[in-house]
Amino acid sequence: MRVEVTDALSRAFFSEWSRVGYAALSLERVAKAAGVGKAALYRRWPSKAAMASDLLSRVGLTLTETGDMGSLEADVRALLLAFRRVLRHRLIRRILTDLLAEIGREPALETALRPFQQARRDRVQQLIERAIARGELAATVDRETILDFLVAPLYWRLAVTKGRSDIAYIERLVRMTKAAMAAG
Amino acid sequence: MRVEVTDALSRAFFSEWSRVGYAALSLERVAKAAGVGKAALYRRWPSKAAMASDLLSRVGLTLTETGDMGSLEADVRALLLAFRRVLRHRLIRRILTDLLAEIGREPALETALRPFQQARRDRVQQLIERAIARGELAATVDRETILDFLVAPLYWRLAVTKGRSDIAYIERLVRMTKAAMAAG
DNA sequence: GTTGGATGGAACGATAGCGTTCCATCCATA
DNA sequence: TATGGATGGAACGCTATCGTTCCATCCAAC
Repeated sequence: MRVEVTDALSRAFFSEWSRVGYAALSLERVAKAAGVGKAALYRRWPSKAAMASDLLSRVGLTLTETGDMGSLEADVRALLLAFRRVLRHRLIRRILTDLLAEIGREPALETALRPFQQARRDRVQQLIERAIARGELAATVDRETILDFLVAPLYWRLAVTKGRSDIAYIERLVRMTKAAMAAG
Repeated sequence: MRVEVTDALSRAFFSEWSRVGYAALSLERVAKAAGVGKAALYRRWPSKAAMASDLLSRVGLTLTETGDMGSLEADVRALLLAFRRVLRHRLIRRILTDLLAEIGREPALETALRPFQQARRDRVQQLIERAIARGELAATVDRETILDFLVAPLYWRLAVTKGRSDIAYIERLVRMTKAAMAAG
C-alpha cells in the first residue's frame, strides 16, 4: 500500500479529530479530506477506534527525553518546558482533552494512551530518584503525588484555563513545585 | 408547562451526556429516556447547546460555600474536601471532562461554564486574602498560579489518572499545596 | 363540567455516516 | 513494455437524528 496515502489519512484523521472531536469524527470526511477513497481507508483500518489506537501508538515513539540536568531544579525546569512545548500545539491540546474525556467510554483508547502515561511516569520516576541520590529529596516522598504536582498545574493552565505560560510563569511553577516536592 | 416533565428531561439530558458524551448526545434519545414526546422538549429548548447552557446555569446555583476555617491549612483542607466531594460523582466527572473538551468547539458552553469558574476563582481569592490578612502568606503571591495549584492536582488525580484520593492523600495534598503557596 | 393548553406519540422529508462493493485508472515492479 | 495490485470515485442499503407537524388524550383551573 502506498505510504503517502497512509500519511495523508493519518494527518487528516488527527486534523479532523482536533476539529470536531472524536465522537463526531466521520471516517468518510477523513477520507475526503485526505483526497482519498473510502475504500483505501477501510483497507487499512477496520474502524475508528482501531485507527485511533494504531495512530496513537505510532506517535508514542516521538516522546522527547531529557537527560540529567545536574540538579532537581534544572530537571524540573526541563520537564516543564518540554511539557509546555507539546501542550502549546493547538492540535495536540484539543486531541488530548478530547482523549481524556473519551477514555471513559472507549476502553481501546485507554490502551492506546497507556504508553504515553507510562513514559511520562518513568521519566518523573527517574527525576525523583536522581534527586534522592543527590540528597535533594527525602527517600520517603510519595512518587505518585509528586507526579500529580509535576504535570497537573501546567496542564490545567494550558488546556483548561488557557492562561499565559511565559517564562516567568514557568519559573514560578519551578519554585512552587520544588517546594511542594520537598514537603511531600 | 409541567414541572415534572422539565425535571425528567433535565435528568435524562445529564444522564445521556455522561453516558455518550456531548457530541453524540441525541435529543431524540433524551426525550425517549425521559418518557416524553420530542415535542415537549423542543417546546422548551430550541437546540442542544441552548439546553446545555440553560441547565448548566441552573445547576450553578448549587455551589457549596465554605466560610473561614480559622487558618490557611484548614481553609485549604476544606476546599480540597469540597472539591473532592463534587468530583467523586461519576456523572459530574464525566460531564466535566467532556465539557472541558467541548468548550473549544462550542463557545456557548464556555459562557455557561463561566459562572462556575468565577465562583471557584472568587472562593480561592477570599481564601488567599484571609491568609494574607493572617500573615500566613506574603501579599505579593501570584493569585492565578495559586489557583492552578489548588485545583489542578486533585482534578488530575480524580478525573485523569483515576487514582486514590483517601484522607491520607488529601492531607499530603494540603501539606504540599501549603508549601507551594508559601513559595509562590 | 367545561374548557384550554400541555401532553405522548407518530410521522414527515432531509441529511449524514455506516461498512461494503464494484470498476476503470494508475503506477511500480519485473 | 507488460502485469498485477492499489487507487479514486461512485453507488449500494441501512440506520439514526434532525427539526417540524399533526392529533387524540389528558388534566388542572375555572
